[in-house]
Amino acid sequence: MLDIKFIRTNPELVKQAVRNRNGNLDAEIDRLVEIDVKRRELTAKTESLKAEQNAASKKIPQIKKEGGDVSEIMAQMKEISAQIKELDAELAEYEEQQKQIVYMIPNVPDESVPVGTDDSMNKEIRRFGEPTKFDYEPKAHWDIGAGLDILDPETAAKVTGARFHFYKGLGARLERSIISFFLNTHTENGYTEVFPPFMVNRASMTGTGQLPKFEEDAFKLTTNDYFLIPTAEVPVTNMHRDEIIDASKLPISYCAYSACFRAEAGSAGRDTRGLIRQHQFNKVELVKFANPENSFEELEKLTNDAERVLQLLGLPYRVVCLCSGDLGFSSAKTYDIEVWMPSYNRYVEISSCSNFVDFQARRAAIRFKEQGGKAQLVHTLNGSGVAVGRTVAAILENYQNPDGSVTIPEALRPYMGVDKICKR
RNA sequence: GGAGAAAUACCCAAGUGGUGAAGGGGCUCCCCUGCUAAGGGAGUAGGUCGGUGAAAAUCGGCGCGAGGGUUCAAAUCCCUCUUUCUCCGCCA
Repeated sequence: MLDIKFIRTNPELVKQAVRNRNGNLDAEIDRLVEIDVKRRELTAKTESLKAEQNAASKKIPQIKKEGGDVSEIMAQMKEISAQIKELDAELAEYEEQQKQIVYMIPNVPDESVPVGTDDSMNKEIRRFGEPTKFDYEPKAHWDIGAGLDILDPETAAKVTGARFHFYKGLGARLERSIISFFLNTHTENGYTEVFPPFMVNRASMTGTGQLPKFEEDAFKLTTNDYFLIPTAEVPVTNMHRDEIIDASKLPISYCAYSACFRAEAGSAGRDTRGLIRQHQFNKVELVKFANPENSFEELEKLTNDAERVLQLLGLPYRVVCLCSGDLGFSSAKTYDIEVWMPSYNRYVEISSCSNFVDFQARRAAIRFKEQGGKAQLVHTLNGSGVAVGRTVAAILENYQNPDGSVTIPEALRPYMGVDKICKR
């Protein structure tokens, strides 16, 4: 969330930022500023009454000790106590209203983010490799997977439902190999591997910004107030919730494998075939906690670290800087890494690397402190390093052979133990 | 899932209704002392919200696991929840 002090001193800037994201919260922001004034008035009133009450609480035992009569002052205090109760209730209501509006306001895009309405206005930053060329008609990964008997959505549909997959044989092994390859690469590159819980509580979902606005996108347990994680970002970022980190420890870099669960509400009919859009998929996530001084440099590094695994796999990709209208709710700046997907005949998102600046840190109360200094909010960053299912899809399609087999990229052969997946 | 116990600061820990939340360890600074050890003194509740102020400051609210309640007044009494520990049950 944004700082209420920032909003009240820059309401027009915040309104414009929301408009640049194709939203409009002008009325809400005006109301927020009004509520904030009332809230502070009321706070001053109730606090001065409480100060009076505290003073009396010190006097009463003193008077009693001296044998004086306290019945009059107690009667007065009873009245003040009732007033405080009333004002506190009113104050709580304003605070609740304020919170509701503040939680609806997205992050302010960084100045370097291009203003634009949709993904057509994203800015391409760089490319690696060239789109793969075929001298025959290449197949889509779902057809390759079916042909090799390594991907089986039909059985998953019977066992569970739509948007789930069974991987079989070398397909399952490929998925597992990629996870290990990603984690090993990032670990060698200075990230600390963590294996998080796949369910989190409401406070964690709120801390990283999935709640309260996007509750319908998540799978919620009926037995607990727990949610299946949509990404490892949620448990890993919340590791340091309500903590003050020693400044010398920054930046903290984690990599984490997790299954990810998404309801995909509102995307019915899109990407219904193959591995691109599933309710459950695997992902290796990179998470950083950085000093605000250099968080944007850390974003560049994190993006490069995510790109590295695609380079080692020899998959063609490009990096785009998302425009304001395409930016995620909590993000100040995002680079998407898009891998070449022959069946789509275009680049498809395989990683999203974001700097949230202090937006998540404020919600989750993640701070750091220099020796003798004041506690300040950290900047949080994360990026996929990278999505595993989409990597399988990209490998199957980009490394396919005319006979229906798929060559295993060099980097994965030690994990796979074979250099090709052939029809059995 | 059942029964019991606990949660106070960086750590240990006292405090069962009333004026400033003891004490110790550690840490920081100072004194003393050939060095070290020992000793003496001071500081050590961070943080957060609000008021005044250009600022430095300064005043106040909150804070004893979390949230409610009782009371003029709650670390202390009551209720709900969370976590940890011990025992029992179940279990990969």
